[in-house]
Amino acid sequence: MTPQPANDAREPIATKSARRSQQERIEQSDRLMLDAAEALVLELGTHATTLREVGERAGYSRGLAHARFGSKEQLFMRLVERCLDNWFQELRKASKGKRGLSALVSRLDAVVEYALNYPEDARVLYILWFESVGVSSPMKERLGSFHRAARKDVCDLLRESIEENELPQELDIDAIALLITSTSFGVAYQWLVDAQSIEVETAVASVRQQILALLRSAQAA
Amino acid sequence: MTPQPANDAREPIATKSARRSQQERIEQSDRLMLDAAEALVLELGTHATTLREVGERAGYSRGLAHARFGSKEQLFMRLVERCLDNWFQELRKASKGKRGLSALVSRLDAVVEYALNYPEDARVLYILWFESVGVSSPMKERLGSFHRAARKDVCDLLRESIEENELPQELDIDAIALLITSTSFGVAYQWLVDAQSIEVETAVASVRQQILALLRSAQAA
DNA sequence: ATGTTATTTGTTTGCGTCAATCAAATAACT
DNA sequence: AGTTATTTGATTGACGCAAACAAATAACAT
Repeated sequence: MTPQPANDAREPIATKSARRSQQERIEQSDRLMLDAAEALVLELGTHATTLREVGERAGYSRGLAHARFGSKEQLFMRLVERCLDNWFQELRKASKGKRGLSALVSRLDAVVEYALNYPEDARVLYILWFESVGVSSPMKERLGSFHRAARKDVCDLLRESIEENELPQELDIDAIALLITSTSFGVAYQWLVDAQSIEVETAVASVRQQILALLRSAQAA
Repeated sequence: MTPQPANDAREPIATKSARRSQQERIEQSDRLMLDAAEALVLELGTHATTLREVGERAGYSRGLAHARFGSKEQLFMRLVERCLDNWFQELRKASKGKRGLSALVSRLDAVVEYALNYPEDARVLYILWFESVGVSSPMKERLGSFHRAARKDVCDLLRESIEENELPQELDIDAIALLITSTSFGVAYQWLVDAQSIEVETAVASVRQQILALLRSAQAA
């Protein structure tokens, strides 16, 4: 697909150098526009972000963002997927080779790692998600499926922990999974709303501690 | 508040009956427009809700909503305050005459009561709040202050419980308050996103149970 | 009737969307 | 290879619609 004559050395901004293939052209404009969209959402939120500004800030015309993505909504969907790539990568890294309770704890830590390693991505992801709760749309669908998947993952880890006798049989798995996922998003929400009075790192740390205490107490019972 | 001359049998649309005072006129159009806005936000979200539709659905012209509220943002602020009136009322009712741990539990139950007694209000309130996390605005300010107040209230109740020896001294009050408020909002969020797979009543009930377990385990320690 | 205030209507500005067009890259042909 | 045809990326202009503001009209007050 890319019979490149090994000439161009990966320049960040529109190079006027040699001939680029169509694929390179599109990859570059895609990336630049998604970067611009990310910056704009951070600055202004989804409401005030316009396709015009996305295109122009990326160094193109006002019309390209629409021509490429089709609509504002679809642009945001693409942006969400790009942000999720890093999230899932972080998640895999954190739970690598772990099982049961240990994997569950790592999962909580991955949230912090993600927020620290990709702060803009994290913020943008949460903003895009929170700001789409009202509309019924592909974005909301995506969001719902993400949550269901997250709850299911946590359930599986809890079940695994029970099988390995790390936790007692009687545990209400679904309830605890809901508690854990809700709390993660609740903290993220308060962090977005009131960044000054919430410090993600310590907040998640203490939440983690509380949840562990809860599980340990179940263990003791 | 509405000394209506017992003439109109709860008409949904602006009655053209007898003479009303200016104050009554305003109160009626205010109420009708806020009702319309609430319905529209539920149907379409904040993005697709237009001031034009708010005015026209309330039985007025396209321009009245803007003339009255000044902007879409301010209309939504008014709507939030109206929804909050019912919330605070529910909260007072629930914690009436209670103290300490008992008041804390009632506070959690009030969330459910509110969602059951004023389902539209609850949904709209959460939608308006979630959908404003991205913009820096009066709405976000209001939201932040609400969260700070909620955390502070919970802290106070926890402190009260400790003073009355319902809970041990060593409890990390701030951490638990954050956990509790985060969880409430996290559940609300998942409920909005994926109403089918989350049932508020049972969800909050189980969360309540988990939190009580946590506090009890602290008690035991 | 006259003043005041609620409500409507006219107008401007800016965004999302689409169609038409230009320009660059790839494919086809000689 | 060199030239032409076709595809595809990118720009520009136009239309509909909503937010916002101002001026006009209708409803109420005294």
